[in-house]
Amino acid sequence: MKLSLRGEYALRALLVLGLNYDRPVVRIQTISDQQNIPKRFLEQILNDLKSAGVVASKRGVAGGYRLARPPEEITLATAVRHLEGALAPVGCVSERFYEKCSCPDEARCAIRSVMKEVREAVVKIMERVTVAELCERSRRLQQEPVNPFDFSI
Amino acid sequence: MKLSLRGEYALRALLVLGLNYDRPVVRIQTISDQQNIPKRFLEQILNDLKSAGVVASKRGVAGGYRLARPPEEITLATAVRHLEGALAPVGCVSERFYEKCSCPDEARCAIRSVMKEVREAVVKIMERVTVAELCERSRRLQQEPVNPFDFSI
DNA sequence: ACTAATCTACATTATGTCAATAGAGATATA
DNA sequence: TATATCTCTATTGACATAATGTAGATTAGT
Repeated sequence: MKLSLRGEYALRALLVLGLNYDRPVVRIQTISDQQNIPKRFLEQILNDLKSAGVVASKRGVAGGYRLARPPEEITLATAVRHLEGALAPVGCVSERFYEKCSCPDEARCAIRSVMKEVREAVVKIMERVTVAELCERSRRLQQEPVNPFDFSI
Repeated sequence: MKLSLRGEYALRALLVLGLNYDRPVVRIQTISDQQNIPKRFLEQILNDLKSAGVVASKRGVAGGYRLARPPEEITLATAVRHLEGALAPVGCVSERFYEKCSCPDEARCAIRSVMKEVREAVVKIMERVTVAELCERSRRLQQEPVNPFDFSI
């Protein structure tokens, strides 16, 4: 049920790009330093995000990456789906990455009906939260003191 | 964000054992046939579930597996956690399988706050749904005609 | 035009997990 | 005692993940 490091790095990179949306570009090195992400690995990930139309790049000396669209228009679901595929816990309940199940009767499968609920719950959050929202949360968290009992929801 | 086949097979096996809770045991071969699960692989999975205290086994000629506890007391969360580990999408929001993140400030991480929500949503479902509930759903789905537009939630 | 900083592209590797298979062994019923 | 079943350890092949290596292309500033 886990997101890969690849996916996590992507989200962290998008957050940095979102926070610097006013600048022309941000260097890979800068993101790598800020977020403790291996630079060469990050290159690949940003390249993926570029082919997904989420970020754009500028080459050369003053080069780097920026968001290809306004932060409000980029959802976490979009990014993760491009990098990892399905958000659904099993292929047989995925809308975009459907895979047939080996179970005897998919249409009447009780497990599938539960997994559909899980999928809906995850998608609901991931499609609602945009990079802009991520930036807002980040700014808010920077200002507030850290709750010693952590910030439970 | 996916459940492994291992986890999926486990849930399907638990459903069969739940539906046959009145019988002394169910043979591996029977579960394997009904659910199209490779028998030798299923052995391992059931053995895992046994060491988790979820199922019990009886050896010998009339041997097989049965639920170790009433179906009402076995949640999907329990089973999946024993087989796969965390339900959380990233280690830094997992309660039982916490792993430190490489991000600069975990306590003020915006991504983490979103992932906490995702975790809560998944856990809420997986901890509420028991094997008994799975059986009820299964019986209900067997009776109802299949909706040609599928059964969306 | 030169240079240095940057992105781009393709190849390679190390590691680990997943899914399954193999084979010998233990146990209990008839 | 025979046989059907579970038990246990080991091994395998395929695949994905997480990088690392090397060379090349582009651009800004000089």
